[in-house]
Amino acid sequence: MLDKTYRPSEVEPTHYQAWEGSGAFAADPARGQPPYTIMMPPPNVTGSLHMGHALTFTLQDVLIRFNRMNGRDALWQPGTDHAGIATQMVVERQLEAQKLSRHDLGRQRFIERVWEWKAESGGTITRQLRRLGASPDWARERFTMDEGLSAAVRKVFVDLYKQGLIYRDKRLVNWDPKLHTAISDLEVEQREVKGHMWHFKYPVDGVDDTFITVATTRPETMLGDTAVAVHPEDERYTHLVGKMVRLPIVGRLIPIVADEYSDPTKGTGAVKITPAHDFNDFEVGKRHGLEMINILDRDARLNDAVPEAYRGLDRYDARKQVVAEMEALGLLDQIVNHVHMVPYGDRSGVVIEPWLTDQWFVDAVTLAKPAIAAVETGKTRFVPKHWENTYYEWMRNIQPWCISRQIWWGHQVPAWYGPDGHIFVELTEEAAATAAAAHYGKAVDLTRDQDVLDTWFSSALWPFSTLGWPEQTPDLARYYPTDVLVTGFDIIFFWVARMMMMGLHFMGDVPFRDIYIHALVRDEKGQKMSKSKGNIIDPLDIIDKYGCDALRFTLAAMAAQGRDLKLAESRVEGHRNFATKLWNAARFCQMNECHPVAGFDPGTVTETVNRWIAGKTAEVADKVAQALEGYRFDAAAGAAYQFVWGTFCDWYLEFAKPILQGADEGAKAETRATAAWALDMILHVLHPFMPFITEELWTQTAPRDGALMRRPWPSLPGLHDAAAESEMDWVVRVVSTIRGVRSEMNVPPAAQLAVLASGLAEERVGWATTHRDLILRLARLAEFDTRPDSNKMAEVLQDGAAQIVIDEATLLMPLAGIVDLDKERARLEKEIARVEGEIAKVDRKFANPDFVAKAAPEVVEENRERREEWAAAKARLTEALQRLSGA
RNA sequence: GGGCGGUUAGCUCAGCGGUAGAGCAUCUCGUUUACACCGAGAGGGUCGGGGGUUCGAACCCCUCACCGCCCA
Repeated sequence: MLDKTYRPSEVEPTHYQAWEGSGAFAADPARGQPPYTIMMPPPNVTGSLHMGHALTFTLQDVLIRFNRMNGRDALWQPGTDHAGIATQMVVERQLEAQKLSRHDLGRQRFIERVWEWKAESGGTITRQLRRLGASPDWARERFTMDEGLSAAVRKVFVDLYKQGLIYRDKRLVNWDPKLHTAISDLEVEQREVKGHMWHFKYPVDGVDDTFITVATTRPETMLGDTAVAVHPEDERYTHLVGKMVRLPIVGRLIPIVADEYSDPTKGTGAVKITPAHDFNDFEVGKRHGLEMINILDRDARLNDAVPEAYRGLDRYDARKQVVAEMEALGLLDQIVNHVHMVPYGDRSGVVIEPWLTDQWFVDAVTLAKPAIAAVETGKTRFVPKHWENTYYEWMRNIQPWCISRQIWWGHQVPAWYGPDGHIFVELTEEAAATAAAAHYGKAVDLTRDQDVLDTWFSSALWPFSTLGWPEQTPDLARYYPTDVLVTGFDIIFFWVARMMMMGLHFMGDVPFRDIYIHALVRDEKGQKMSKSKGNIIDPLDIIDKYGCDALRFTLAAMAAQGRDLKLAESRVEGHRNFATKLWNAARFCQMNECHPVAGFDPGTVTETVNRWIAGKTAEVADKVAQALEGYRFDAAAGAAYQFVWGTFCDWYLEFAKPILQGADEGAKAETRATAAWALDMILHVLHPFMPFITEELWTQTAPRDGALMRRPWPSLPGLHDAAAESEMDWVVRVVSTIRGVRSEMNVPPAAQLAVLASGLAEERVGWATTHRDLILRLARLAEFDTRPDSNKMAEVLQDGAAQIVIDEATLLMPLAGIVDLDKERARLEKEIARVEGEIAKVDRKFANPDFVAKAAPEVVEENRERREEWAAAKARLTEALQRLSGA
């Protein structure tokens, strides 16, 4: 016998271990089913499970489990990425605690330390994923620093280099002065900061008492100015263009140039140009052939290119000193408060400097073209579709991708330098040596490039590197392209776009057919969860408290397309209650000996209730499947919830009670078998969302051949039964209406009334007879007389009764001693008013001649029928009211 | 400044051209042997404002307002 309540924590680990241990998660190409593949976005190896993970992995697991049941060879490829900067920072912090830096260890020893860290702590997130019930093919787990994946990285780098799509260049990059590395545009966060705009007067050379005033938010950069720019059509300055300015403090002569970058409507219309420290100025500098003076070192301290008094100063100290000196010189015009955007490193949190260095770049412009076309032509489809705009926007304005990082943990760039700096890019050191020997005509010493590659460079290869590429493996042929990528919009740029570029370039096909973009999980007030706000809901706490299935079901039910999830704990609680409800329904079945019958065919049942539930069960299985195929997780979960609670528990099991407790052994046996079958089907349908409780009930309710998770998805054609449906709908309507009136008239729940039904259509007299027991039970009646004689009716009416109109019939509910005549009159009047409102609504349509002329005939017909029904109801209610007044 | 999304019951959200819905919360009633993590019932909405298209608009179009996100 099942326990009284479901206790998730006692069964979750057991089932998970059984599934994993039995190989139930593994893809199985040998079974010959069509593949269904999802590449798990590899979480950071430093990561731990947060609510965003819980959402994305729940949705992926729902899809994987559903498709696995639905006859596909499901491959969910798991793994983690090496998170270059983040991981290096973690290990450096550990070293710091021992008063060591990575430089004390040296590169090789440090990398060994990182691997040691990974062995100890790198499995956190994958352990947590197991608690979520995720069912990826763990045996295939990959790590971006694995040998195989590293080989893929080297191959891609070398090929792209030889194709001219990777190159080394001296350009301005985003320099992180704390981490001492370049980072990509995407790793820079623009933050709004309250700062100042300083207006400096630069004296025009050779013209006494003439100044040109420039405004800057970064005074210290003036030490690297090499021009002043004005707009070519700005008449205030045309006479000055071509003249020189004597740069204060420095004393350098710099030109005034005309360039459209300068906006005449902003500030003074003249801007200082510091090509080595500003992305826009860099472009201006290139257009005018300006000198690029780098004034900062790797720590963002001023270097030897500035006057001696400034050398070695931190950038902010230098700022103060520049402002003070300009003021002393009388060249500080004004200071204006100013709100502007300042770039911060997303990992280090310090202000990023545009800095001129040699770095490796990917020609993203070229690689983006086929990736744009693939979405335009529908080879890859965004769901919801509007996300393709975000993708296009970025792809069409894409910049060269800086892929080199000045850190140690990552894939070291496979480039070697000869004695004269000549670059040899090869798969191995030996190949580079060979190439160098051929180039120089003799063996030479080579030094390897010290940089490593951006982590996203390796993640971009994930859809094919994990399948064995560059080897042409059978897995690669079978599982690429994958079916769907499920991810959040925040990494469309970081990852999705780059996988598209790399997949198309190296595999000649898109990496995935669909890209399902889900929303963000927020707290119940709609705020982003963050440590600093302290509003984080930890999915593991929720799992402990309510069970994994409740969390999963909640996330799926709330995953409506295009809207963020505001997660309130009460929602999880509600779905925990749903799990308990299911549990108790199963318990009821068990107590009533509803055991699955071998070879049971729901198409052969004869009892109306059983034909009805068989049809409804088939319907919900289809509904859920269809919703999932359209990525409508909310609709799928909603349909299942509604069916299980609102149909199976609330009505079918109640309908079954009189039969199960009755004397008709044939009906009883059939109902037991049907109930057990319907419950089994429910377990199937719910399994992708609630894998644990369904598996537990599957094992506890009958001896089974194998795990529920490997069962086929229910395909139940031909069970829909319209006749049974209208019959049971009528019963529901009768019961609900009587209950409503009882409650409204304050009839004590214990009172068993004898209801008289007059005017019933012949067919419905039959229905009432068939379902007599359950109408009596559910409406709490002593009698439901379908052929009352008129004397009795008059008598009942005389003693006081409520009159209830249901379709063509009027029910008399005797309320002698209970009924309050005024109250019953008021009830009927209210009912009449409601019906009149409905009639008026339909009449308004018919009052418009165009409605009949132009609306679809079936709509007109439907309205006509509706009007007739309401009118008939009104007539019966009016009669009832007259009877009451006559009494 | 550009783009995208949102605005429906007290709260969280479905519905996206033809009779306004769910869950939670609220109120009333309930010791009916599956379930109080429950059951029965009830109240609660001029679907952000304005305009248009249409026989018909919560739904399509335009516009405005406010909120959120992304990119400059």
